[in-house]
Amino acid sequence: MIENLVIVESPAKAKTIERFLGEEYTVKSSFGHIRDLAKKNLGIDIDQEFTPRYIVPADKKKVVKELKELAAKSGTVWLATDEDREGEAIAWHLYRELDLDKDRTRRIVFHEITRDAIHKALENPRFIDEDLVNAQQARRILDRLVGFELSPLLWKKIKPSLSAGRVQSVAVKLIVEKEREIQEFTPRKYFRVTGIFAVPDGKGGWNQFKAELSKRFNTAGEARNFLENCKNSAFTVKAVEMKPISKSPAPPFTTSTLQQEASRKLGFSVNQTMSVAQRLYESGKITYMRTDSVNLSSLAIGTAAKRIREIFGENYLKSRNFTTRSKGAQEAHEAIRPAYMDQASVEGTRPEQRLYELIWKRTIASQMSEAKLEKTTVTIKISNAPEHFVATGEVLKFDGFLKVYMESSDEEQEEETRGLLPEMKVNEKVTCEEIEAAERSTSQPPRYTEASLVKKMEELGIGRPSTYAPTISTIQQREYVVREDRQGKEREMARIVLKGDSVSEGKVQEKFGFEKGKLFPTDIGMIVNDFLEQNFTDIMNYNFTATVEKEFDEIAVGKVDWPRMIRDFYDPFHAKVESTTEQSDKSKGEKLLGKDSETGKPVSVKIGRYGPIAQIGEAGDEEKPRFASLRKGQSLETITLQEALDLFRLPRNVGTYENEEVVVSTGRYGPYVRHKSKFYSLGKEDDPYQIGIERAIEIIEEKKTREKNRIINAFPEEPELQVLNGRYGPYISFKKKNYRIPKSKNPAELTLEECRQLIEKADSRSKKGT
DNA sequence: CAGTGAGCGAGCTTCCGCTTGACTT
Repeated sequence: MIENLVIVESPAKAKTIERFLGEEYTVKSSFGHIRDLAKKNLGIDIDQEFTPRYIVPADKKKVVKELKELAAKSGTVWLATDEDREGEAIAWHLYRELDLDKDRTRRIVFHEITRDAIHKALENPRFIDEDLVNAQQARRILDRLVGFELSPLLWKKIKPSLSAGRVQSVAVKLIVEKEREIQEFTPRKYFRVTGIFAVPDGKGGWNQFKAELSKRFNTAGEARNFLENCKNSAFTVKAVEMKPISKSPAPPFTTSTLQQEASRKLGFSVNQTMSVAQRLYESGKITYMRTDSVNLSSLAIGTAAKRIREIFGENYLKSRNFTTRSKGAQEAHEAIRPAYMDQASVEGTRPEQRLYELIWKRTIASQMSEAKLEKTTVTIKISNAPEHFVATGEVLKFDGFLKVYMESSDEEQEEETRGLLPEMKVNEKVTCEEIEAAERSTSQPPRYTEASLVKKMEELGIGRPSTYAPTISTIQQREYVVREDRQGKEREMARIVLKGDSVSEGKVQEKFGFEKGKLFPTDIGMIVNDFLEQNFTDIMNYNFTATVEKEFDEIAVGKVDWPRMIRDFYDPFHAKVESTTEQSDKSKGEKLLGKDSETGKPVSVKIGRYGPIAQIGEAGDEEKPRFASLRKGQSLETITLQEALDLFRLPRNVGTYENEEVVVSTGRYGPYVRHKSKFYSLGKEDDPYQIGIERAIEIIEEKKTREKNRIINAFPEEPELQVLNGRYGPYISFKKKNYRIPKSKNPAELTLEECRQLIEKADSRSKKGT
């Protein structure tokens, strides 16, 4: 017999709460949702008012069985899941699935995991809010209908195994639209003029400072004219303006801002951030990491204040509580913060330590005073020109929170950090040492990184803290989007300089366009996007989620009947799915590029069975059409006729070696050399269109030596067992399976008996696991 | 691992949100 059974969602949370409660309480966790819609036949009876058919998924059977047994012998069951739509639904599913008795069941909620909050919650129980549950059911059913009707449509019209959904399809759309914006972008060149000036320092020397011209010039001619005018000009201070500025700290972390800052400051992927945070959470070092709240418990604010006083003094303290402004926030938890504010660092792996420190600094900084700066702006008049120079200086008067934490930004900083300006008075003469007009180019819009995509999705209210990372994985798994680096290119920029009495012109090499870890749409991504946009405009609208969320809110307060809402959505949606199934053609992104000058046949590109291909000729022709796969980095949208024709220059016969032909071509796994019916992959730096016989032979010979070194040891009495050298070091290969060799053993000296023992040990281990 | 892209058909794929392991290379 158990007096009280408390059920929460997370086992780590259960452990913490158990510590706060007496022996008469048993705390268990449900591990999230315990039931879901069946996968067969949508899991919804469309004709019966959309009645959902819920089942317990295989991996949840065990938890449900255990909880059910415990509940049966408990006096009171406390459903303490999160206070949001999903949490309410979990409580309701538990109530139903565990066959709980209404009189012995209580629903409680708390936003922070402190002894006080939990006891207060226990004193104020309520019952399950059916309206809120209905809002969740409507959300779940709508997502299922959209996903399970659109995806099969894509299988028919584009390619099997594709997927579409309220969240993922819009995430892909953001990336596709950004790419097209970049394609249409034409850079504009301009000249930015900066000058180096000086004023006497009063001790016989000079104080230098930099200033920028108020105007930018469009052409080299205008810039040159301006510099010529400056030659005999006098420069005087026209105005000196001083303005105090204060900067406030950013709020503590939510899932989204943690992902962004960990990406910018630590170079973590969104997935990496979440798994490191998960480990910190499980070991009790931070609060829950999937949250949209910037709220801190009063306990946390109190201990942070104490800590700030101790380290920095009273001056640096300013306690604040932040309010959340992001769309659709449900605020079931606190912000992400250290569990113990007085611990500035923790033990653990290097990534764990770094992420923890980031969280500690951000949280502490959020409770510190503003930074005070003084900004000085000096305007300099030019006697022979109507424009003027502007110099700005910033002096930090009080560092405040900057002592601990400085938020990063996605935009690249062009300005060098501005320092102090020398003292100047109005009408004072300044000496011009040098003026430079440097050619610049407007830059294209930046592509999304994983983290900046999450930021955008949060702004649009699309997705939840628990789904940002999985969604980004999904759209990459479906190959709608790839994460890639792009090498920078070089360009020549003009530079015109006035120094002394002479104006000189030169060129400067400049690197641009380097991108790391950016998201690019694939051809399939664009085709699927265009297909959905054309036929399901409303679902693809950035406001779709926001609009349905409003309706879910109405359901949650009992103003709207959920089957009614779903019916209003479903009928026109389903009709559109049906009509699109019948009417629209297969969408393969086919595009005619022009004619092949040799044969006069049409050259086109499209998505083939194995990816994007170029094609010469047509299917009905007497002669079968010729096909060639597009290369990495090429896309249906941007490939030119010439680039497409070049693809047909492969395979190339580059010469002979050991009396056999050497052929270079490209296949399913990239470019290769073929010799004596064996294949040799080309290196990254080799161009299959350029490569000659010498390099081809080199590649062949390199691989042969590697092969020779591959076999470390073999046993005549057991031909299926070999000790080999692989990509990850030496290993044992036996019956197509690979086995590790412990570091303590020398692979070359392993006996057959030792190998057999290692294999047996590994096999018995893996059996135990399954 | 590697030159594919005809056409048919069986059987499979798929959503979003809540949560942790269990897998190895």
